[in-house]
Parts: sequence; C-alpha cells; structure tokens
Amino acid sequence: MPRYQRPIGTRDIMPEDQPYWYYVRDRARHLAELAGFERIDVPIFEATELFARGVGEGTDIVDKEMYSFTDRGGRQLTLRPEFTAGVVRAYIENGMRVRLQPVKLYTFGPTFRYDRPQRGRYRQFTQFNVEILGEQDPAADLEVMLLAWDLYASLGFRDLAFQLNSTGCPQCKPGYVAVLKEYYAGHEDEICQDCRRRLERSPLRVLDCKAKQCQPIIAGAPHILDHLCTGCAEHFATLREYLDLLDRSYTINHRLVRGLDYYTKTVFEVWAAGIGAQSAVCGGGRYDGLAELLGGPPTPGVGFGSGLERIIMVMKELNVEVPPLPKPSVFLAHLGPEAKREALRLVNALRQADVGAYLAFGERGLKNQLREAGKRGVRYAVILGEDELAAGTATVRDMEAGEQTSVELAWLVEWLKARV
RNA sequence: GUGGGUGUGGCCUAAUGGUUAAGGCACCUGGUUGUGGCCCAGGAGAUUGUGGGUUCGAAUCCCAUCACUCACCCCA
Repeated sequence: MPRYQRPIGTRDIMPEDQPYWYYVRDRARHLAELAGFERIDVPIFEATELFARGVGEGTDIVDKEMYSFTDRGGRQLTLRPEFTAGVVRAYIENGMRVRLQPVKLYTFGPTFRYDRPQRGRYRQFTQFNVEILGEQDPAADLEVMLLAWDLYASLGFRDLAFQLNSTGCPQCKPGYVAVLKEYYAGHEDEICQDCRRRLERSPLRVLDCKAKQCQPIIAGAPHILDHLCTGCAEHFATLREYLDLLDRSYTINHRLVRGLDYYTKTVFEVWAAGIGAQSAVCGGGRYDGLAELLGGPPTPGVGFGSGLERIIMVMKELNVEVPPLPKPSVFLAHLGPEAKREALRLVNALRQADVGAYLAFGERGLKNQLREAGKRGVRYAVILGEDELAAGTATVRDMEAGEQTSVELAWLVEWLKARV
C-alpha cells in the first residue's frame, strides 16, 4: 500500500480517460455557445452563508454534505456543493442586471459533497452548469432543457427520459402543502420515520420517499399540478406545448420535487441507466425567488447541472467511441554524440513547424530506440547515425510499412510535415 | 450517518492452517557490431492494507483499524 492515498471519494483521471473528458467538455461548450450561452467561472469556494441561504437550511446538502472550513482570517467558507448559488451571487455582485437580459451563462468545474461514495457518486465531482437569468418566459425553460437533451443526444445517449413536474410558487405552493399535510394526517401511523420528519421540515419530499410502506400513501397523494395557481399552471402548460412542438418526449412525474429549496415552477431531471443506483445525470429547474433571497433584485432564473462523471460512465456503458487525443507521429533516434546534437536541432525544428516529435533520451542502441518508437505508436522513426551525417541525410523508417527511405536533412522537416 | 462484500508485486489472478507466496499482462536485459512488432531465454518487482490475537506454524482463523466497493438516505 502506498503511503499516501487519494482522499475518500476522489479520483485520478488518468491519461487514457482524458479523451472522454475532452470530448464531453467540447460538446457541451459547443452546444452552449450555439445557443448563445457565455462562459463564466466562479470561485470553487464561497461564503458558507451563501449556500446555507441559497440552497436552504434543512436540505441534505446543507445539513450534512458541505465541505466547510474556517480560513486563517476566521471566515466561514465552503467548497461549492452546486453552482447556482455562486452564479446568482456573481450576477448580483457584478451588476449583471444592467446587461442585456436575459443573461445566459454556462460553466464547468469541480463540485463537492460530503456523501458516502458509491458507483456514480463521488465527493469531488464535476458539473456542467447552465443558467438563464432575467427571463420568465417558459421558452427559457425550454432552451435549458433542449441544451441538456441535445448534449446527451450528441454524446450517443439513447432513450432519453425527461422527468418533469412543477413545484408551484409562493402563491400556490403553501396551499398544496396544506392539502398534502391534511392527506398525510390520515395516514400518520402508516408512513416511515423519515417521512414523519419530512412533513415538518420539507413536506414535498415525502413524495419521493422510497420506503415500501410509504408507496401506497404516495400513490394516493394529491398532485401538485392540480393545485397550481393560474400563473404556474399556464407556465407549465406552455412549456409542455413547446416540448411537444419540438418533439421532446417527457414523463410527468408527480413525485419529482428535487432536493433544493429554491425551485419554483419547473423542475426536471434526466434519467439514464448505467450509473449504479442513482438515476439522474442531470437535474434542474426554475428558481424565480433565489436572487431576491440572496439580496439582489428580483430576477427569475432557470438552469440545470449535469454530472460529467455520470455522463462518461453512461458513455462507456454504451460503448460510445470518442476521438483520440493528438500525439506525435515522429520519433527521433540517434547514434553517437554528433547525431544526438543533430537530433536535438531537428526535434526543435519539427515542433516549431508544428510537427509533433519524440526525442530518444540517453545514449542507447538503435534496437532499443526503435522498440520505444514502436511502443509510442509513431508512424515515422527518423534515424540519425554516422552514415547519415556523413551524407547529410536521415533515414526515415515507416513503422507501419516497415520501409525506409533516405531524406536530405535540409528537406526533412518539410518532408515529414507533408506526411503527418 | 447506517448496512453488506472485498483487500496478495504497477494491473489481473493462484495458493486443503504446513518448505523459499505461484502464474499471466505490463516493465527491464539479452538472442554479437546500426533496425521495432512475433518468438525464445533471463531479470527486477510482495515484510499478502495496517495493528493485535489464536496456533508449533497464518495470505488462510478471530478482533480492531484503514481503504475500496455495493446498497440505504439523498443527489450530479
């Protein structure tokens, strides 16, 4: 056992996995920019208070999953458990309300939750995050959902399953909560311990309880969609109409309530197989009250976060191929001190000409150097020895064909550039 | 935070409680002087996660601990 190990729930992303990461980030970036989203980067840590308020006391994230610490100046800070609170903070702090509205932002980065790790869940994970701030049009909800959809589709996901619900707004949510509580009052002794607690702290969460005994109760529970105010009902109906218009199928999920406090109206998740017991690769929704809650001007917002580790896990499950990362296709072998000097000059000239090249280190036999060239997977091995130097040439070996040709040193860079 | 499973060279795997912990992949060297891959030969690499205990004797049994893993809660 090595003396030092990764902290629990963290991972090393090895070179052989990097092609997935490059590809996914590139696709996400491309699609976001196509839709007019601009990149923003916010700090990895923020004031603890921001998340406590923004995400909400009483949520699991705030109650037991935050990586919090006190810095040397006595400030209470927390590694971000999600992006939205920080992005909204940046919107307010940088006075982005004076910009052309809405402001459409995307970002990537590590995110932290102190959870017990399992398949598809890590303490440090990576999110792709998208937000539209300053727009209440259901078309904004649609845009955000389309981006998620198109990203997964372009990454090779099949049978996309969108789960959709509305959680109402401060106008209608309390009324529904009252109805729900009343309904549950009649089943007090049939539900699980956790749900009894949930009824007090965050009543909507009883709806996604997984305990067996609670299932029949949930099945008979009133639907929030039947209790939305006119505004929320219209918003939801319009969003559905738009989704239908664009042929994006979704499932109305009355039990989808999401774990964070700030959601209003639209909530959605994207489910996928292959990520262990978790099902969501993406979760998001509308949060019209969040900016105000954080001390900013009233600003409607909608967005989502998507976990890249889970995306990549699904891609591997589906055997999605990703393009390989570029690497040199030339290897410079040399025999003798004079040849090594020439190799040094050449490797530099090649790279200046934008031709990737490996240099053989040390002083070794040709056999040894060619073996390395083979293992590095290059197309051409350039051999510089006494004979070549005397003739002012290099021997270029095509490693695939096994054929060699003599090329004048003066032309070598050009010769290789034309072929790689 | 709760529960189950698992820890043997870099990776994968073997070893009825009984010699010096075995093999494969990968790695290194060589198979004559300047030619890779295939093949052959050889080499290096492990105080069996750690710490205790039982035993004449422990990779193997027991306890603890750490880690990994799967699941619950919840989420990405």
